[in-house]
Amino acid sequence: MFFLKDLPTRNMIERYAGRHAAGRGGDIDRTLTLMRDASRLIRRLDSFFAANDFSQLKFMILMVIDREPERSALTFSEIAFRIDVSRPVLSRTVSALIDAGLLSEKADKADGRVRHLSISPQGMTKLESLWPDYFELLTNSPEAEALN
Amino acid sequence: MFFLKDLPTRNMIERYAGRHAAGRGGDIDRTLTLMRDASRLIRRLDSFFAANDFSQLKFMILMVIDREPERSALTFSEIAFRIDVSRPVLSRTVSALIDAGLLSEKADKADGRVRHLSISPQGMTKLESLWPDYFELLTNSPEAEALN
DNA sequence: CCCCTATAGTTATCATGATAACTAACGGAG
DNA sequence: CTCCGTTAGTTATCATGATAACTATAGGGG
Repeated sequence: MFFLKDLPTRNMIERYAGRHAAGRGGDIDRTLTLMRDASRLIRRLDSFFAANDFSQLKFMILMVIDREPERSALTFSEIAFRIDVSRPVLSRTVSALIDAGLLSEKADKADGRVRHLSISPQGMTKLESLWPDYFELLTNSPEAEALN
Repeated sequence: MFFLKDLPTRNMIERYAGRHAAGRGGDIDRTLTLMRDASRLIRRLDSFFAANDFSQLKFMILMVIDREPERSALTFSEIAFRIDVSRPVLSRTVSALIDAGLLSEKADKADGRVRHLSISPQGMTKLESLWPDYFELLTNSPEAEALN
């Protein structure tokens, strides 16, 4: 997301919002500020992942499999339930991770439709290589500080 | 942006972050929550604008011209300075607004490169038709409330 | 006047999100 | 066993963001 560099002023909000949001200028200003600052942090993270030939979605797919305490693999649908993204995008991205050798796939014995997906050793290495900078950005980047 | 439905737990954050962010689990959790909630509100707004055959960027372009107190037109570059979006995207979107009759364009008398852009009457009608629901979403939608 | 750098904006290409419509496999009702 | 609705996942297409490389105009120094 792009965003306005200078947010609408309180005056402007009151003028525009008029009767629709009378007296809520402060709320609106706060909401717009949060959206803008969050957008900037998201963009910063996107650019970090892109610089590492990765993406936030790829990272999250590995993370939701890795974080499952008792499981070494999740099905496509289980991943879809955990990440708020459309299935076609997930499908495309999972395929890319398999092609890149970061995920491995096994067919289900009982149900021919189901894909069981687990993290390959290379995938684990990739995930671990990204954690430190990811947390650094979430805690110490200017974008993260603006948001807090 | 998509996002995790269930954020990483504090425990998990501490486990992953390890020495890189020891003790900052609470900060990370707060940052992730803000990003997720802001993403959802942005998605809600995107879908509102899409349902009205518009987009957040188109809306903001009209808004930055409209909000300029002493001016009826801004140049392409002036708009670019006010909105945090890449120039090619702005160029494409301004052209679409002109094609749709919502912006009008005048050449500069002195500088052949410069485009002066003003809101057409139809553009003003469009802008005004969107304000009420826009503010409603920013103040009263579930997504806005989650963010605050 | 001509060249050179800077400024204004566009074109080409790609990345990553969405929805609609599809294929394939499953599993229960008759 | 076949039909039919459901579930799992994919394909096709589009929207909207980005960067790199481009064209065109301006304007100053020689």
